Amino acid sequence: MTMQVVQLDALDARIVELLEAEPRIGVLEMSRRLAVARGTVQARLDKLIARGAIKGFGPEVLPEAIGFGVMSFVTLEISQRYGHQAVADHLAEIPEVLEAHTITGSGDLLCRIVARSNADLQRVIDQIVGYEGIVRASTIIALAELIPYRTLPLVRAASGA
Amino acid sequence: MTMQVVQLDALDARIVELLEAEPRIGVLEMSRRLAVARGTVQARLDKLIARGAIKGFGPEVLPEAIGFGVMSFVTLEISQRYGHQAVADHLAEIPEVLEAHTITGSGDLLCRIVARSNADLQRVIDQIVGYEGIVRASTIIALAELIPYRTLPLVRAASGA
DNA sequence: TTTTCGCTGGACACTCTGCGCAACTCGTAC
DNA sequence: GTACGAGTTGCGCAGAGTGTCCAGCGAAAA
Repeated sequence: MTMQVVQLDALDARIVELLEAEPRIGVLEMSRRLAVARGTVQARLDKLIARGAIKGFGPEVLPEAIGFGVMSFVTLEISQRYGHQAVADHLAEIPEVLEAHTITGSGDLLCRIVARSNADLQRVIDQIVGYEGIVRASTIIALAELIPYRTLPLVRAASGA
Repeated sequence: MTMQVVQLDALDARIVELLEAEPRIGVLEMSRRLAVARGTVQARLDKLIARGAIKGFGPEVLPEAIGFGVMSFVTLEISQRYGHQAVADHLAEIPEVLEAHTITGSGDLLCRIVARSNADLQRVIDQIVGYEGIVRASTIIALAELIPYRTLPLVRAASGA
């Protein structure tokens, strides 16, 4: 079930760009900056959201700012007898697990985990491997964030800019 | 330089939760739902943003919705003669590199990369390893997203809920 | 040529925001 | 006990933005 792909043009990209830079900006101000009619910006934005290119405008919570200063990537190997879904359900109950993917290669799952400290990370990992469906965990700690998560360059590239 | 930690309470968590669920909701409506004064919600929100717990309300772009359906994690090993920063600068110029971290363990860098297809991923990786500061790359392709990126459970946990 | 589609510019009523204010409650320091 | 500061409340105001119409217009498709 491949997701429908939205082809963006330059205006779409500039809208996203503006919103990324100044999220509280509002449709009217955007239309002024981009020198197009308000209705146009509104229509484009509605289209982007309707097609799923933009998911929403939720608050971006920074884990390190609320006490979770340690970030790590953990590769999990799971027992064949347990399905991926069962393990996912287990992981979903642990708040420190921010995301999880099934992957190719030596491991089975890759997940992003935060913790309050290195010692706290041990606690979280113990909680993860405490589940019998998980055979072993391999932990990689992120030391520094060289490139914080971003999508702007991608949007520009996709719009042909 | 440890970031200042913000201690959240239950009201903070409920505000974040509401915003996450309905981003376009507005302060007034939030105050109604939470049965507190508008000024209170406004003050809390300002505080959360000022202290850095919430970064902003930028649009969340879904790479797969704009044509980048392949997601991967690439571990890079870099030459000692080149600094991390030089490599980061190189990576930053590639739009498909969504984030990058320095890490512990066998590799030096871990980055998240998207591409339009598996063949396209090859192109991106070639572009990455084309830089002489990078010795080798090890690619892991994400097959399925078991847990999409989330921070809500973390916020609840941090607020003592 | 005619139709369709997207953009424009304008209008309307409605709602929200930013801001300030006086009053109240609470924990703490004196 | 009393005073203080911080946080919350409820209120009001002016300004601005939003959602939603509409008619006109040009370009591209039929």
